Amino acid sequence: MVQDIGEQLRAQGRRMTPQRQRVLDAVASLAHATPEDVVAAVARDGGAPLSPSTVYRALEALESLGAVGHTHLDHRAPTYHLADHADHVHLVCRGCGRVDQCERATAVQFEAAVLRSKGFVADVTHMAVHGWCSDCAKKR
Amino acid sequence: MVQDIGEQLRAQGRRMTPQRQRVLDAVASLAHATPEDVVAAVARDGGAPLSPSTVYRALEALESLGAVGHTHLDHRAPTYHLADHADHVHLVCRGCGRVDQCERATAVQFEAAVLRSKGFVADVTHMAVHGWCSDCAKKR
DNA sequence: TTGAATGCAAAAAATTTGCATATTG
DNA sequence: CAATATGCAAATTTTTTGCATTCAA
Repeated sequence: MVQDIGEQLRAQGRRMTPQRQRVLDAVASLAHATPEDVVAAVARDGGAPLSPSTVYRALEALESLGAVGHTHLDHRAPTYHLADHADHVHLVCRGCGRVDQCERATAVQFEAAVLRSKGFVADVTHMAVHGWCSDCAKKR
Repeated sequence: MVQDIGEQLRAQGRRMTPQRQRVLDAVASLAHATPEDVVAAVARDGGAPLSPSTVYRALEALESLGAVGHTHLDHRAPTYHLADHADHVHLVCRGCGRVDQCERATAVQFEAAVLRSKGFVADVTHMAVHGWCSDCAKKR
């Protein structure tokens, strides 16, 4: 998977570079990382720091390949993850800020209902669901 | 409803001002407005333009009262609406960008499932669901 | 070799903040 | 009159862009 991304890039006349590999590795190890997180992570991986623009462009390139995807946990920061780590819905607590997740399967009925009533093919994983986790819900 | 917001503000030692009223009116008439939209709308309502910071602060004040709420349709812009216009889920098309909506009721099973499995009290109206509208889905 | 990718610095875009002044209650 | 709200300008924060240089293929 991760190793043939270089070939996919080359197949499109694009290139695999050490920078892109480091960005990909950072996304893989962080699971949910903002561009800023990735910049910080690669700065810690032993190599020279990457400029933010390189990280933004690398994420864009990797996303256009389908190697990574992003989810919006809140308004201020897309978080990137490997494409194969995308099959869940994020639950962001308004109280404590914790991010939990649930199986995408939990939402299949909703997806089906939206498809039936609106013809809309929903991707419930792209933006997080906000609300109150069980602990915070109790306190209210 | 809208008219006793002044009293609610005063009850908290805060104030109702012409600026806040104009912001509230703009939110009411636009239905889904970004702060930028509100700035533009009040500039057209006959009065003097409001400075962006006044609009941001007015929206914050009105939201803290529960008079307005906001939804994230995409990553770059919260959209404000009257609190009583909040009961639907937004569906944003990745193809054409159109924003549709469906009844919150469509998601009750999902909300129930998340509550059951995670104890999480979900507010499905806060962030939009992305996907493909029927027209764009056909084209793929 | 040659065009895509990088790095830097400057530009944008979107909020936020400090502070003097104006206004509400 | 006292404290809150406004307006402006400057500061932040986050992301994008131009361009000369480097490097993958």
